[in-house]
Parts: sequence; C-alpha cells; structure tokens
Amino acid sequence: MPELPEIETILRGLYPYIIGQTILNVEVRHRYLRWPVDDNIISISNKRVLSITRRAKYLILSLNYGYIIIHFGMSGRLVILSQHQPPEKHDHIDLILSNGYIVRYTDPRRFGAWLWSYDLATNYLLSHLGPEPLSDEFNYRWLLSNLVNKRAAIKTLIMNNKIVVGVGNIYANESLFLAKISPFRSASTLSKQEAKYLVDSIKLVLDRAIEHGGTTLRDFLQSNGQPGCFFHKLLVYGRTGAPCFICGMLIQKAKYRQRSSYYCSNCQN
DNA sequence: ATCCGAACCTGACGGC
DNA sequence: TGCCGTCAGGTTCGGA
Repeated sequence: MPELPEIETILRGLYPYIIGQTILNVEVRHRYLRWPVDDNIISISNKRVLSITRRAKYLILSLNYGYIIIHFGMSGRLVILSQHQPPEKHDHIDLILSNGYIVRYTDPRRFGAWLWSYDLATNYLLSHLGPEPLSDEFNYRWLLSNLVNKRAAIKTLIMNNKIVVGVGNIYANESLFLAKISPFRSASTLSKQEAKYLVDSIKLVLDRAIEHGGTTLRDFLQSNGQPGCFFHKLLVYGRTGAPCFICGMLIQKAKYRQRSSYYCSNCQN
C-alpha cells in the first residue's frame, strides 16, 4: 500500500476536487474490505466535505456531520473521474460529487478500509496511535525512551504504530540505511547519537518522498493518475545485488518477520 | 509485557 | 501454454 508519503500525495491531489463539494451519494459495489463498509457510509447523501486531513496512513474526510476514515491497505487506490466510467472488477466504491467528479476507490486485495466515525477523538483505531513522524513530538528523546529494554529489531520498532506512525517497509529500509544502522540490531543497543541519526533520517526520507509524490511500485498511482517518482531515488529498497551508493558493496536482501529487508552489510551496523 | 507468526486477499512474475 | 510457488506498499489478532 501507499505509505505516508503516498497518502499525503493522494490528499494533495484530491483536495481541489473535493473540498467544499457535496457528496451526493455513495455507490458501494463490494462492502467487504478489511471490515465491512459502515452503513452510515453506504447511506450517505448530501453531506458536505469540509476538510480532508491525514493521520498516520489514514485519510480523513470531515463532513458537515461525521467523518469518513479511509485506509488503503496494501493495494488501495483513489482516482478522480471527470465523468462516469463503467467500474472494473476491483472498483469497490464511488463517491459522487456535486461538481460532477467521481472519486473511485480500487482495491484488489481488499486490505483497505472505509470507516465511519462521529468523533475522531474516541475512535478506537486512531486513539492509540503514536506521534506523527514529521512532528516535533517525534524526536530522539521519545525514540530512546521507547527503546529501553526492547530486544526486538530496530526495524520492527520503527514500523510500530505506537512508537511512530506512517513508516512502512520501504521507508523503514531507506531510513535505516541513511542512519547506517542494521535493520536487525536489537533496539536497546542504539546509542543516543544513533537514535538522533535515525529520527533525522526518517524525517528526511519521508520529506523527500512527499516532495517527489511518493514511490511507485506495482499498485500505486497518485490520485490524478500520474505515477510518483520517488522510486528512482530509493537507496536500498528493491536494489538487491546492486552496488551501494556509498561504498559499492552489493545491497543484500533478507527476509525478516515476513518482510524483505534491504541493506548494505558494510555501511550499516 | 513482549514478541512472533498467521491471517485477511488478489495479481504478477519467474521457473519448469 | 500452463501450473505452481513466491512475492507484494499493512495491520490486527491470538498464542507462546
């Protein structure tokens, strides 16, 4: 799925089309995503979109009454259609807008979710989330305090939503490379300096990815239909066997906790 | 408390 | 051409 930069790109692409518009109705063709699409969403009519925001990898549409919370799972996508087009196999949801545009949600694997909320503050999915990676609350002191006595690998920790949100597999690999830390290092062994480097690296990688419109792999298109170009900036992810940009040693790939880790065994310790 | 693997689901791709 | 195994951007849940 889209990671944080992808969601941010979708948000920015969607913004001009959807803000201030009224959702005339919603067509749900396949309600069984990760959880069933809420009845409140299926029955929406004439609700105005007041704002669109992001929290972690959730996209949140604030309506004049209630909120739609969208998660893209692994393969979710949004596209904007200027007129109706026949839905294809995995086109599960359409938002019909008052300006004539249609926001279409496509999700082959259906790991995504469309949830309804009346009150974000009490939402069970959002309420336990850790700090945003690009906020000041995510700093090395916070990270260090969460690494104490943690034997798990540092990569696992930075992908843990309670410690920091929005860091998925691609950007976890990229950040650890930039910080010169092995993905497999036991989290508690990080020094203060390494924690600083890692926090800075996460912020830098995400900033640059947002700047470039996210990373395009198989499934992701920006909401305007154009591919993002951070893919060409990746330092380790997907570069197995290619030379490290820093030292020239070959980038390695290892399966760890059901996820591919890419790293330079020379640069990262 | 902490950590790990399984599970959810479909499609693309490489090897034989 | 086709079948089979493997892999893919995420997250929650249950059990050890």
